[in-house]
Amino acid sequence: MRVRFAPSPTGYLHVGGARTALYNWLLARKSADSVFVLRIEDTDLERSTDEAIEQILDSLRWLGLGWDEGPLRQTERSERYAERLAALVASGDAYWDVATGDDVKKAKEATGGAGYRGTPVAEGTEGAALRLRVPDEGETVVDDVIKGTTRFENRLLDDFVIARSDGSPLYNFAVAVDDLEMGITHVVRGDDHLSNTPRQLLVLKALGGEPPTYAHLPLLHGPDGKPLSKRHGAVSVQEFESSGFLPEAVRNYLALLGWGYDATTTFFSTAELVDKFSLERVSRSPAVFDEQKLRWMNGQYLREMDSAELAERLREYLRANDRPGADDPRLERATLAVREKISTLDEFDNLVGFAFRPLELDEKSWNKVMGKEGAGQALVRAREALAAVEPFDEPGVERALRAVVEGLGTKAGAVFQPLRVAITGRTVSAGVFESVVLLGRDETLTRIDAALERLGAATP
RNA sequence: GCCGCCAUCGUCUAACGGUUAGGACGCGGCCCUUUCAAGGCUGAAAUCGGAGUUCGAUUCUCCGUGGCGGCACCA
Repeated sequence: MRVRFAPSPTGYLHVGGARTALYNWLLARKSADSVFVLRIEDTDLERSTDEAIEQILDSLRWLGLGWDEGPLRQTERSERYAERLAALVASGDAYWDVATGDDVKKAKEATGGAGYRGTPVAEGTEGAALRLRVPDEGETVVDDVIKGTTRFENRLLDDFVIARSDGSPLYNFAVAVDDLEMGITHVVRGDDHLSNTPRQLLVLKALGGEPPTYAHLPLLHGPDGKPLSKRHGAVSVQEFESSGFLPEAVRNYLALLGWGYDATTTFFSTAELVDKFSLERVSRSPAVFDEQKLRWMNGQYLREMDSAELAERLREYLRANDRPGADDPRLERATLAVREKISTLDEFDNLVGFAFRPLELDEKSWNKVMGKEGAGQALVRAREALAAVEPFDEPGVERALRAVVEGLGTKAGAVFQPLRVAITGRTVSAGVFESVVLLGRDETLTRIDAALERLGAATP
């Protein structure tokens, strides 16, 4: 089995493309002798820069979807196309024609929608493009694993252009040639190509090649029901990465967008996906990308992970995104403090970032908590307790602080919230005991003192 | 305009022609609770419409409606 994935070199792999890549990859990984081929559709020279291609490759690598062959660029194969083009002219399957798009449109209007048939002119005629001769009778049948059989009447199909006046090949011709010459057996791609397929089939037939197995995936839509696209809400793989999603969670989520194994299974390891995935079970209708569900699933993966490994992932993530804490010896402790709370690696910083950088006081949080009756006294007592507690670990700190609460006869929050704001600067953070221990005794006392000072100045 | 694809809770999906139409996210309620989460229990929520086939239709057929795609010397 030879499976190919053919991204456009836009420098941007979005969710839809990522899912298509994943399905291709899963299919290719099912048997040991299968080959996953990467073919770049870069006939459009404007955007197919090396940099744009490299970004696509990076996204595939991050997703863990390695390829066996390629990336092959269309632009590198011009002599192959020229040869095939010449063969089609020689056999009479293609001919030069001077008609423009407008001419074709007019001709179709005149015939009531029948396919355009051109008039051959000599090669080299000014403005002549090469068209494929489509049979007048019969039909071109697309057999699709997902969509079933679709029939296209040949008489309604235009003799379409396969090469420009300058001899450069067009997409529908180039893919067909590549699929044939690369021995591709499975083409899994977006639904939007279904109407192109008869054209590729016609080229293949003229070339004397056997068609591959086709599978056309329904497109992914946004929350508004419109197809996802670069300019319309599509999240890129790079954004998944920088937002702190795990590739394995993204793979699991993407696999489920348009495919289901049974009535209840939601979590699939990648090995299970490879084993259980099949094109036959892919849904025929479009799916809507739901980031909330991805977040939920990512959180599940995070919590499932061994804490040493999670710490390692966090370290890499913090480094890559210039967040403090990556090289701090307290990283593992901080990981333990957040692992039940975060759903993306990105959220680590919100909950424990305070321990790795100077205090940043959020005024709103301060006003909300420190204005309350007894906040100052609670802080004074907490300070005394924390200055004396031994050992300075979570159980010890908890005992000491709960004793303060009891001594004051208040609710736990009346002590914990002022303390939280004093040491983290905000009302939202990891648990207070964990936060205190993470900060360390000295820094905790220093920050409480600073808060008390500020409080004193505010309340004469 | 022509050709084509698609249609189950808000969303992702499950259901050899026979199920109280199942699960998950999200949402509501309750519990837990030092904030935020997480977790536990629990509730509401769907077969686009109309014909036909059949003892019986979410499932098969046709029509309609709606959504989407293609109809480039783009990919």
